[in-house]
Amino acid sequence: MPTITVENYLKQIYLLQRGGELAPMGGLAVAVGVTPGTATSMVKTLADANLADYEPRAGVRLTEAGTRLALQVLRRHRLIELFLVQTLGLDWSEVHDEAEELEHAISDKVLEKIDTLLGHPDTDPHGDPIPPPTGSPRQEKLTPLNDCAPDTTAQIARVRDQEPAFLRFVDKHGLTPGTHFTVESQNPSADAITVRPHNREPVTLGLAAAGKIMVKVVE
Amino acid sequence: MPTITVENYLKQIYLLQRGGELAPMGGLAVAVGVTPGTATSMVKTLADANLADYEPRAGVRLTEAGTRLALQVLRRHRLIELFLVQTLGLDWSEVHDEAEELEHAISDKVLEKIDTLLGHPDTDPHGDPIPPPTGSPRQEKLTPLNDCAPDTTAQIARVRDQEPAFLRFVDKHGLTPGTHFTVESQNPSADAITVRPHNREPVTLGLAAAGKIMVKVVE
DNA sequence: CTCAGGACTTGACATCGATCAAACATCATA
DNA sequence: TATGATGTTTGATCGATGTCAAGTCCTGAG
Repeated sequence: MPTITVENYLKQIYLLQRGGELAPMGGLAVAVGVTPGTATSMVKTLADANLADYEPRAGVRLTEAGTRLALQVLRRHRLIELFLVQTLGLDWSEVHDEAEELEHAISDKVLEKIDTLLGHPDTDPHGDPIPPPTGSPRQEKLTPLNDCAPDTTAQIARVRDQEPAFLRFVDKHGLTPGTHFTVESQNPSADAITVRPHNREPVTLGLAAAGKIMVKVVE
Repeated sequence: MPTITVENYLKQIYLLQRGGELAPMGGLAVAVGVTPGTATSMVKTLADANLADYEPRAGVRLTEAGTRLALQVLRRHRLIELFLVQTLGLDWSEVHDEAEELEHAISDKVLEKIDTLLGHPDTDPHGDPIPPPTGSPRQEKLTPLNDCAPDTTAQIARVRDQEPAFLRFVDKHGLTPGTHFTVESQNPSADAITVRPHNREPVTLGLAAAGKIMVKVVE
């Protein structure tokens, strides 16, 4: 059984690896909230335990075993988030931090009860895919909102930020996962995009913020 | 914020103090599962933090502050147990160990949501009182089942053992908290007592086992 | 009243996960 | 190509929690 610290490293490495092959050490240190030196020595420990491959001055990559553990942690995290929102009625802006703690304490037995209670969902409140008990989560091809041309109609799929303030903003303007909307205008010079969620007032947001929102374009 | 280890020590000292003034060091070491030396040094640490008063070779007693923390831990533990049974449908024989982990990970916010969801209950599935958010739990005067004379009619109030095997036995014979029953016979020489839960077959159990079941005598 | 054995304490030390400061490597660019 | 910004590694060290073994205290049997 990995320690809480190890679980956190594995999870963060997994998330940093998305896209790139190697997770950079610097990013990892920031992600787990430790100094670079700590990250280096911990990653060496992970490598000794065959959970990761470490390439000095290049980065770190999870092994098969490490990936499996990371996905289990992610599954716990995301199921807990959904549970907190759906069953206990917490606000989606605050569940991330709660889940961060609970994901290390919950047993498989309880987790599967929750999974059943929720009807085996496949995404959490932020639209992030919930990995299945074994194997990898399915990957959908999503488009960042800032890449959407005017008049595009699409559906919000995923909000990639856990900042409570941002999440509250998103919620307030109805841009939560599942919402359909149309792009009213897109202006790179102004660094802004305006979208109109169906049945809502239009919202304008900066392209940086829009980049954190992933959408599924409606054909 | 006390560490998980400290929370466990406080909780165990609180439970050991019940009845006696001082919790014995030996019992504490066994309860938290460490060697006596570890318990001694940890208790000194607690004393330094003003959470306990330590009397060498006599025992340890919680201070006001220590008691407050211990009750919070107990409240978390017992609410979680009830939640696991009522909401997630786990068996009461297995929730103790689960709660043992979760009690250190759950936030006040989530806990109060659970409390509300459960309708502010005042006992857990084992009949143990759930301490209120602040202050002490009410103490009811209960009688151990082995002290009940034949023909006594009473109600099971509390089962003071967390052993899954014992709890399953109790459950199987319908001796769960809330059940009314009548004592059919009591035989100290045979070290046995036979009780008949209403609407159930009679059960015979040893006096030691009966001593772990607390009942409220019906006037 | 004594003293042996069990209970408890002490002190030396191990391990884990973290820190910090300083040495070091890499790379883009002036 | 030299240089500085940036990122990485090393090594000393810390605090929390634990072990173990030796020493001390207390109690009850003789």
